Amino acid sequence: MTAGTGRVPVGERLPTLEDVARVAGVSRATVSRVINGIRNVDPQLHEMVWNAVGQTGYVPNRLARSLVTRRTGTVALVVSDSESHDDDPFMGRFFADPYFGRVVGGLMSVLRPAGIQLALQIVGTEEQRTRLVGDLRHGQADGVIVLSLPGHDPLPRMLTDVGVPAVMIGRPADPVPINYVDLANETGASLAADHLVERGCQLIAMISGPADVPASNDRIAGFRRSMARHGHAWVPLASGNFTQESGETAMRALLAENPGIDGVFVANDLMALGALLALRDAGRRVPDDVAMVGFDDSSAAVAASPALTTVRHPLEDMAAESARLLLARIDDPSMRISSVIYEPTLVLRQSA
Amino acid sequence: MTAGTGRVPVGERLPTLEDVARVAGVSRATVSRVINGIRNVDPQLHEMVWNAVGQTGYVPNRLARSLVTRRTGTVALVVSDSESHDDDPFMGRFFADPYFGRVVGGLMSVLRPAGIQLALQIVGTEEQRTRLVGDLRHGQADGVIVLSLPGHDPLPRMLTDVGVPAVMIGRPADPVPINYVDLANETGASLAADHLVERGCQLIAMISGPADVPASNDRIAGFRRSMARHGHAWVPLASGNFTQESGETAMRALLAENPGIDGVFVANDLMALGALLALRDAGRRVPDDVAMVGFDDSSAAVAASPALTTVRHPLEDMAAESARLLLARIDDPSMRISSVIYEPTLVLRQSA
DNA sequence: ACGTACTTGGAGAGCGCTTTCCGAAGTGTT
DNA sequence: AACACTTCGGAAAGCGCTCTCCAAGTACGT
Repeated sequence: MTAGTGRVPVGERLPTLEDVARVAGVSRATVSRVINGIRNVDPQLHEMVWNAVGQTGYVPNRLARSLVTRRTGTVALVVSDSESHDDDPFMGRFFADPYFGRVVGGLMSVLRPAGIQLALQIVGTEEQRTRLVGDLRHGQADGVIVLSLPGHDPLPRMLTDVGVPAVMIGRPADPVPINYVDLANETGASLAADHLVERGCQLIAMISGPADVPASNDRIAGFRRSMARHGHAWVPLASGNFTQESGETAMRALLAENPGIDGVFVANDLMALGALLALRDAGRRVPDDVAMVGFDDSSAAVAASPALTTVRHPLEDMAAESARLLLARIDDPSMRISSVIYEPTLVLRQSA
Repeated sequence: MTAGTGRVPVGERLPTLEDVARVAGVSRATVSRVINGIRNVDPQLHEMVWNAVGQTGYVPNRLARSLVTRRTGTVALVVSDSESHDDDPFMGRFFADPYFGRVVGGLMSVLRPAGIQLALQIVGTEEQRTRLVGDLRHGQADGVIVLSLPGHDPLPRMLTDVGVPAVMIGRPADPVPINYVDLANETGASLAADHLVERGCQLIAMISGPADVPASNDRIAGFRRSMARHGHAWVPLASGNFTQESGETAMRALLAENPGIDGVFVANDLMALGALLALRDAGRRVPDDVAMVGFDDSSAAVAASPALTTVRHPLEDMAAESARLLLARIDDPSMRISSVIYEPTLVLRQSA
């Protein structure tokens, strides 16, 4: 007769605390205490309650619990993309890039043992951002990990303004009092510069990422500084957008302007792959004619031929650390804002 | 004075429905109606309510809402890994593989416009599985997308038993009445076989994935069948585990046993990358000496040199479709169980 | 014996929201 | 003008859980 509100066609009403209490012959409160392992419960009752739980097949309702405890056991991973919109193909590219997976893997390595789940959120429009912040204030998630994307994103600021525990992976483009984990990008670029110079390269160019990404700028700055220190006052530069194609294009442009190039630092491995293609097309052998150093030490670096000498970016470790930082922050909201900077290392392979 | 229950240090109490009602001078119920766009509300009141919402900065509390509506606006993506355990490095590899990202990207392309968020769950142990199912029955998520991993996973069965809307990506290893989206793996393998034969290859081998993955078995079966049809009764076979290294090893083994190999079908691009390396080491040119066809058309295929001729696996589309299927299922739980099989296509590049 | 201090379990008040149930007002019909 | 019928807004009952009170029970000191 009942029309059936029906999200579960089979499943009758699920047992509640109340049911368990009835079976065990105690009050709801007592069951709650037992379930949550609060002491001050007579061992005998304790056992009766657990028996009743077994009998009824009781599982606590997380939602109801969260409503009152203000804890959800969830952390949000927000990919904030202030520039593009809902159906921008950019997001597709983003997910296909190993970057995303490595971050998730690193986060999960910490979150999973802690029994915390990850909720993925992508925000593009202003409205989505406002809404996300609203939801977070309500404790939809206990905290948030923000993945920075190109552009000057207002989200970090919004988050700190309302006091939501947050940690960024990659420092914010604008100064914001937020926790973050980042890589010493300058150092990484220096490593590449030093190696290329030591190898004896005379005309060394760089293929950089987009100008509005802090990490990208840091790599450019670090590289230039180091090159200058080695007496190379000027470095031919072409920029791409971290995709393979853009790397190929950039390399061609570089080659056209400076045919004598014998060394190149590429700001990420994917672009390096493209650059490799362009070099091959131009008849240059790597590393014999042109030495190349990539950045990230992604799986692409090993896959490339020749295998890429590259700056290792310990992304998984960084993601894991950001998760730890967030968890600590959630436990102690008064914790002072901190940042952790990782030092990159150079991984030597065939390309340089 | 109040000790402060304190997850938000700054944020006072957030405005509730009650507050909005007070400001607007109506009852909670009316505000609720307006917010949820239920008709039968006087346009004038309607406006007053929205004004009050603006004034107070009210944002509905999703948790509280979900508790009563039994709808969360969340879909769980569960990566069920019945074989390995919490700290198994396997998961790290899994996330780093583009497979994961492509799936997420495809899912989000549908989920995001629908305003639904994705919660990532990894379950390994029996206990985690039970708990997940319990949470799902309580409506922690409106439905679940299951990513199948190696092994005979009990999860799909558990899910259908309790009537949770679920869709698998990749068909279940054991027959289970569950919705799924899959690829016609046999057809894909046939495509590869046909191409290699037409190209004039005489001794064609295969590098397969692990034996307990349905997709992997299908590829083997499809390849063998097609080869047999072309008169090749026997196909040298070596198996790997979908990683690049395993592909390299497998190729070496194959070469050692059958030095005359002039064609090889590799069950995924990553292994193909490894196989390429092994071939180069052995002094064989691709495609001149040995033609190679990969599988997936992942970014690795384009990155490889020579670029890989490969069977295109429309994973994003499949993931998107699975999301659509799930959403439909959630809206109409009585929907009959269905599966969607995608046809792969061969993408011609340099390697064959 | 009484008072004090501590332990233990129950009652009940919420958490913030939706939704059914009603009564009051508005509309049209004969 | 009286009736049935529809529209609209409010009161209130929960959703399932936690947790603060409070009362009763137990142990101890004087």
